[in-house]
Amino acid sequence: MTQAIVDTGPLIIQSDHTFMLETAHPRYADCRDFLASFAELVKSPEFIHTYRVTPLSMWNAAALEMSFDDIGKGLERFSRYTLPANVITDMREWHDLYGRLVLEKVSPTHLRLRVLDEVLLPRIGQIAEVNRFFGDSTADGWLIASGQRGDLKQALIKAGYPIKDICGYDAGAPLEIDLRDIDLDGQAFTLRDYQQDAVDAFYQGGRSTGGSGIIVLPCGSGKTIIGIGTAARISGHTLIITTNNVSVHQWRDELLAKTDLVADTIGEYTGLEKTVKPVTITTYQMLTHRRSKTAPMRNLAIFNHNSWGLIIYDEVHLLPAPVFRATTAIQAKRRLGLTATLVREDGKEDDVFALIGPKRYDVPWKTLENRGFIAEAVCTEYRIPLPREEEIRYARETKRRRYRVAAENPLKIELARELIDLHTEDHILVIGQYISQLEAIAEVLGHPLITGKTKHAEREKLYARFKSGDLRILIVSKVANFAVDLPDANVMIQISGTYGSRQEEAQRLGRILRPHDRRSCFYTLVSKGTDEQNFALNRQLFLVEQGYKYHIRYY
DNA sequence: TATCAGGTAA
DNA sequence: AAAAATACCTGATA
Repeated sequence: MTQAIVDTGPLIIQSDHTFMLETAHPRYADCRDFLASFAELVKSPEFIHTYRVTPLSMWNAAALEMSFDDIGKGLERFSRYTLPANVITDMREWHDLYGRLVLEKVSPTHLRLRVLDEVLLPRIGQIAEVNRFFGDSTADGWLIASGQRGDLKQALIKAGYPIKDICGYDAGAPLEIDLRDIDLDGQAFTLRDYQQDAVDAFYQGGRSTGGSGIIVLPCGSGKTIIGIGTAARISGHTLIITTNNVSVHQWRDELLAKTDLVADTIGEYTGLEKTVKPVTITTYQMLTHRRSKTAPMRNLAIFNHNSWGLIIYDEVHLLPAPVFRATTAIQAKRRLGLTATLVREDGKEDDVFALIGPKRYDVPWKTLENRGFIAEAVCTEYRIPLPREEEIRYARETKRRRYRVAAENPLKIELARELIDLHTEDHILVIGQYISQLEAIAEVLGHPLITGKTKHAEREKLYARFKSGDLRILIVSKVANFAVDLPDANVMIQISGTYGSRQEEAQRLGRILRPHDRRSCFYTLVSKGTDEQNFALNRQLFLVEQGYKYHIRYY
């Protein structure tokens, strides 16, 4: 089939639902921002970026009330050729599917699944994994026992059908929470406009479906504040689940600083202290902990311990499987997921969609950068040749072990030294994946190293010196991925990372994005022509999607 | 009572 | 597919 050239737009739409975007095109940036709202970047070599639309990406767009007309018009505007009819048809079908299946409440014990499409109705009725939840038939659907709300949604999404859930939520036990105008440090405090918008978008949602879903915002843009704002808006008992104990304390401190809650209403439920209060903060590990492989996870009972009006899932992309399972049973509670990147390398995005909810709000990183809320950053990928000896080892190793050989390229130490010398005034973090490699770097370059083994007292000492400027260079292991108390830096040198993790790359860049007067620099060091280079490409996808450009240099 | 090492889990 | 980090619990030490 030949296609007529319509104009010289930057986008080529292919019939397999992938899009190719020409990066040198003058309208590249506009088109990239347009695609970000409903497509996923899958490849980003220098000149042509490849995107993919999936049912899930279209449902998230539909849940954000993005109309298909706008998407279709945008595609026409950017497309080089006439649009392939099958792609547009599929996209429209996926988009329109969201909202065709509606779950509503009919009584305290029963819900009704309505299928607003005569063709779809019998098809849904025939899916065995789904129809086992069906009770009596109604004119356009079935009755469902209230307790099956989560299981049904999860089963349907696995079968390829998203439900729009308008059953509403338990109010939960009330608790007056008011935001302070002046925080505990005496600083004026109000929500920034986008934070307020996020709270509103979550609370109201699209018409009647609000009250559960995900808010996607970069690190450092105030996700905790949005959580607190939401808790204040709902003013009910609140359970907050986060990743580690330091983060538990940070949530508590922020709640005390920014709301009128007193210490006595806030409880921590961790290994150190187990109190359940109207506002309770706990960790994923606490919830999933068990004494032995076969013992039950007793702490999951906390979901029903209080009459929660809101449950906040911090860093929702890390939510473990058992917490998903527990979440199916509490679909009547308001649920807020917070994350910087919706992507999970384990592919459980559909469970997040079904059980926590669709995306309710996001802001592109570059928008926040332009408005000065996060720092400007220049990203550079250095490609370094493998020395002869390592080259041979690399060639000999099995596929799975050669990554490490490439990652531990000894020349990286030399380049790191040169980069450090380049930044005489900056606060620099050198981050890597392998302890032995980091120990070698610390030894050769003579800077302190923090790993998981470093005692907390020692860490805090080093953090304090780094913060005061007494110490300018710190070498860190994966501890820095989630160390909430790590002070701000403006230069990061990434020696190695966890394979292709987009999440990790975003998290690490986020480390140097606190606003400051000088520009931030992010360097990522990879061995040229190895698997590491391919993994690096995958790591960068999310940030490229967000408008970051990686400059390539050769060493 | 507090702290630390060692084992286990995911 | 493998390495590292974390947090839980228990029991010993001071």
